[in-house]
Amino acid sequence: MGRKKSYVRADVLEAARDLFWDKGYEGTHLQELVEVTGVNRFSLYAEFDGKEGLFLDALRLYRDEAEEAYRSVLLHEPLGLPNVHAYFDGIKFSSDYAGCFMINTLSEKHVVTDEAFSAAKSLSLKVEELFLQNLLAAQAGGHLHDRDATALARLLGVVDQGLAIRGIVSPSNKHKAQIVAQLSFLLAD
Amino acid sequence: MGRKKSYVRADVLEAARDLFWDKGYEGTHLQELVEVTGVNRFSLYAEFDGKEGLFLDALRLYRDEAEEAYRSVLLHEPLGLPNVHAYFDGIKFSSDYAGCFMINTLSEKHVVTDEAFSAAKSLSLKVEELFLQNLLAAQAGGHLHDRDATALARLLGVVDQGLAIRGIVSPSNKHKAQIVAQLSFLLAD
DNA sequence: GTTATTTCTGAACGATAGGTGTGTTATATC
DNA sequence: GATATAACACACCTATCGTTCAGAAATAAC
Repeated sequence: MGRKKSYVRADVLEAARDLFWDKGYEGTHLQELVEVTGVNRFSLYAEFDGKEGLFLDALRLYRDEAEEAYRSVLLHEPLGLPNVHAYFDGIKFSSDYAGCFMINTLSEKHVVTDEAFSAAKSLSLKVEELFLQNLLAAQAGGHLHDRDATALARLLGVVDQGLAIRGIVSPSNKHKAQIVAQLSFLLAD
Repeated sequence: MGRKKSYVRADVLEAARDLFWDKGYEGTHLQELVEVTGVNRFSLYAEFDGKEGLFLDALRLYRDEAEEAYRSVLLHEPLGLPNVHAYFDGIKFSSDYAGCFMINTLSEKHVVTDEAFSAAKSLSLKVEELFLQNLLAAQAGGHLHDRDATALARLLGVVDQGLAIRGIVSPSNKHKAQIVAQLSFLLAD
């Protein structure tokens, strides 16, 4: 019994995520969240736990979706270098690309809660691990002989994060293609 | 004639830069700037042009100093691959590393003024250009045969930016050393 | 010392921040 | 339809935001 909610929690979270993604935690004001989500301040407070809680939930939504996107490419069987190339080839910048929400949050380290910062960190580490699995599979297949797979996986993670930054500066998919093409020299046997 | 200023402009700018660097534009409040610089609100307004002007000046200070640091390594004669390796080998993370102020500002794209965003962008492009000069010199010396030097320079810029992000997540200089060691495979002939 | 000029101090400005209380409206159960 | 319950709308709270003003303090020229 009681009145029905006039919003769908998942939709609200998506809208909030997009706004936080664009403007960051401090740069996003509750009034804007009300306008974007169509949900009143009070209801936002009741459903989530204020601005902090909403931010954290939005961040986790992004993280979970992003992680799933990474997994769908980087856990494709059989594991190996083609997965790595497929991942980097698959990156696409839109003209209004706002960077990676996780990275934006890492930049706001001293502004967001520790919980939010940790959530943002976790994706970075997960991605490195996914790269590593493919590199180890490649080595098992006779490639990348005597290479430090862990360090290489971390470098790939670094490149991934760097691409997200460069996409803000210049969301050129042509440049991106030329850049990731250079990775074949890094991953040659 | 008139009263003397009780502060040194350059010192104020340094303190402001450090705070903005840590907290970002929106995350930094005027009251904190007053406390950190030791200069009253009114004087901050008279000397700079409000929060926006102070941010822009602090950003340009960082950019100019950073650019000089890049140039001192990457324009070392003779140009070539050793400069590139020297640059990446020379990166050091402190335990409280707050990332690169320029990158943090790029992440705040939709929060800062266009002028500030442009200033942040300019460093990225300059760094790519410096890498390129060294790669072209290497090619002139018979290295990196038939490689796309422009794309490779951009990749090195991407790695540089990615390292700055990774430094926030894990300011481990040991990891960093292992990661940049992998670059020798990318820059092999 | 007097005066003109500049900076500094501290308070106050209006606006808006995030957060909350109150009463109204809608729904589910009986 | 009556009633209990949950979510709604809207106004209001205090705190603080960036900004500014009026007067005190300090300095340089005369």
